[in-house]
Amino acid sequence: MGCKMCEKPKVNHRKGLWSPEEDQRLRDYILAHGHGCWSSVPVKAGLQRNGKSCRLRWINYLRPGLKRSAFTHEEEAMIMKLHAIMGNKWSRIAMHLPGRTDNEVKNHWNTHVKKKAIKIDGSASHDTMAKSLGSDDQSLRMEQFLDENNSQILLSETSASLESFSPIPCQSILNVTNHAQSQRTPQPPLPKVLFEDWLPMFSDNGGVNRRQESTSNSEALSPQLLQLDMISTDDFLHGFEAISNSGGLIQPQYGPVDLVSSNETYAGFESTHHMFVDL
DNA sequence: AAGCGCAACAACCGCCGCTTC
DNA sequence: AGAAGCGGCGGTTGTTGCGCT
Repeated sequence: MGCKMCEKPKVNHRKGLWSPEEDQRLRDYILAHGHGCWSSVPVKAGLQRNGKSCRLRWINYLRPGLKRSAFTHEEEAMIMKLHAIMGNKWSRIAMHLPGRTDNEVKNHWNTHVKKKAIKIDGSASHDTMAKSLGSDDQSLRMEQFLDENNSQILLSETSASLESFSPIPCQSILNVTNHAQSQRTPQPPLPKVLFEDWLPMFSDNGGVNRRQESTSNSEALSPQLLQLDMISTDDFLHGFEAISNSGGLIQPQYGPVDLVSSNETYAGFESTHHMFVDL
């Protein structure tokens, strides 16, 4: 069953493009309270949308940390390579591209990269690879292998431009609180919106969503590329203005995390674990 | 200036697996 | 054990903007 919080009257849900006011409402609400149960979000935020729509809007557009800039050549190359291995597993591909969403990657693929991929090597991308790999299981293993090796293979094969960014093991970059470990011992729940959702970008066990975690440990994507060096400070901070704008305070239930200054915020991320607040 | 076609992006839909009761 | 609800994913459709005629 769903959560009890989700009991709601039947609403005629609005569809179509989001207005700035709706964005603001959703952003304000989630920054203040976290999303919790998505289906209750629109009710509580005073939106005539369904929960899915809110979730999608947040994930694809409003969530802090998203890059809104054009895809770089490096990112395109990465997409092509990963697509050759994984196929249309957009969410997994997106995990390797900090600040990018699956929808963004998917759209970009369909409009830009697909053509290039076809041009470059005909069907050498997914179709051929998929056949040679034989099964999802094998491609999964390949993916794991790549992850375990920090995708060095991918990168070494890629164009010279790619050589400019070498994936640094995330531990060395981030000294992140080991979320996987912390999950083993009872911990206060993370403020979902600000932190848990970002874990794919920062956490040690990479972009493992709950489903993946629950299905198979072997699926766990170990330290993702986490090429934070690819993210300019500006990109990285994109969206944090929202936090600043909304007063910069996470509501009491999540502890007094002052995010007023984006510099502080970023500094906070550099030392990361400040974000995981024990109450 | 208007109409058309195309590309790019945003959002919806349907399905699936998981969790909870 | 089974039903119901949720979150997440991938495919598809809708909308918008821009360039060309």
